[in-house]
Amino acid sequence: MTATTDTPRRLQIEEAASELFRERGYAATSVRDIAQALNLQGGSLYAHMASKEDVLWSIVTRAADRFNAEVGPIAADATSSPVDRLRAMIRAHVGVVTIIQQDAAVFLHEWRFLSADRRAQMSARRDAYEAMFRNVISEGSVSGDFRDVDPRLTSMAILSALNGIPTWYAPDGPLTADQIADQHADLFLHALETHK
Amino acid sequence: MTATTDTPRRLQIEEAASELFRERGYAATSVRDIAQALNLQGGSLYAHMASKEDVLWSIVTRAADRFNAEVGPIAADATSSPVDRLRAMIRAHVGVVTIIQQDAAVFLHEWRFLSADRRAQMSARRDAYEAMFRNVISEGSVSGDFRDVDPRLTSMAILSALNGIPTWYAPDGPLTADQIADQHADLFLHALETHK
DNA sequence: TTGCCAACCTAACGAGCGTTAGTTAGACTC
DNA sequence: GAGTCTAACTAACGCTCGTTAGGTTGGCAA
Repeated sequence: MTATTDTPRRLQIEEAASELFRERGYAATSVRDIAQALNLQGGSLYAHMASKEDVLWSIVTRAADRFNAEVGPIAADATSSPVDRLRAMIRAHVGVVTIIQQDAAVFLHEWRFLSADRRAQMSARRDAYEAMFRNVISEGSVSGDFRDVDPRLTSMAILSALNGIPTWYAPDGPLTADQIADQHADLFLHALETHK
Repeated sequence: MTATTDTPRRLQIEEAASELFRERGYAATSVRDIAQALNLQGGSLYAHMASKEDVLWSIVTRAADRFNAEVGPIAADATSSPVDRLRAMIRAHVGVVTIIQQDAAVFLHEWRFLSADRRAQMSARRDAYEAMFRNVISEGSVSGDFRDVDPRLTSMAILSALNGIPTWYAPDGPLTADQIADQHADLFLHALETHK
């Protein structure tokens, strides 16, 4: 009942849970389902976790950390233009949703099953993350690098499009992750291009 | 136990269920929760419905019907250009997600809790719906009205962006539904514009 | 060889689940 | 006023849920 994190067994549990949460949803996945995926009994999991929600929290924070680690530094780079920065941010975000597709899907869809305070923490992190996109668009609009658009609506449109990728992307599909990243970047940079 | 549909009480149940399914998710909403919202006992609902899943099915099919009714005729209008058609399709789709925001959100997020055969029916309908967007983009790419883009990726990007709207749209927010519709149409038509 | 400890097991807890059966109260019909 | 219909009720069904307690095992350290 020590609920240690970071042991190999704990990581196995998180991976199995992530897969099940993804395909059935958190609420519809039982602790016994997760255990069965590892050839264990339900109660045995509690040697490695404090609660079912704890496992969700691990998956969700790990995914959130990854997004911040990959996209954050790009957004903070004041030396590059809004165009270059947004392009790199989109590519990095697509990189994350394709590389950790499963965890990303859980992060995006199951975070609302966290307890109230953890949910609030995640909301705050999401807001801050979305603000990075909003700000680069805002900056580009002001500087004339982009068309004059509503930064909030536009950032939500971009992020919604990118966050939809895990639902249809297949690693063995016709498009590589890089192609998907590039085409999304192209699509939205064209959308924001000043013209004539 | 007749499970009649279309009575006023049944519609009340569906509306209460839609609200709860939206905010808690289908699996995390109990029949007793729905009943409580109507000041009834759990078992009483079974005079008006055959099962909990039945109510979800009603909500989901009604929403799907609405999307088809609004967007289908536009997509089928061969007399208008791909540009005009896609613009009208985007506007109509946004119209639906804002007008029946709650049902649309349930439709988009909870359809996977349907039974296997109903889920398959819905998958087929979704595929057909997405094909309408794919086809107009494909047609515009071939005719030269649009840039040369991947129709599948682009249609998924557009629909993901539009389907994200119910998660952030507030009827009393700074943007009206029409403004949101117009700006999304502008955004994606710029994205597809042939240039220079 | 002994003792320990992590990892697992079995068994059960109280609670809640979707659903059903039987009943009751009140309003219409003849 | 008797009979019927409707919409609700109460109570329970079998089952699953997350979680806990206590017991068993096997390998490592002393």
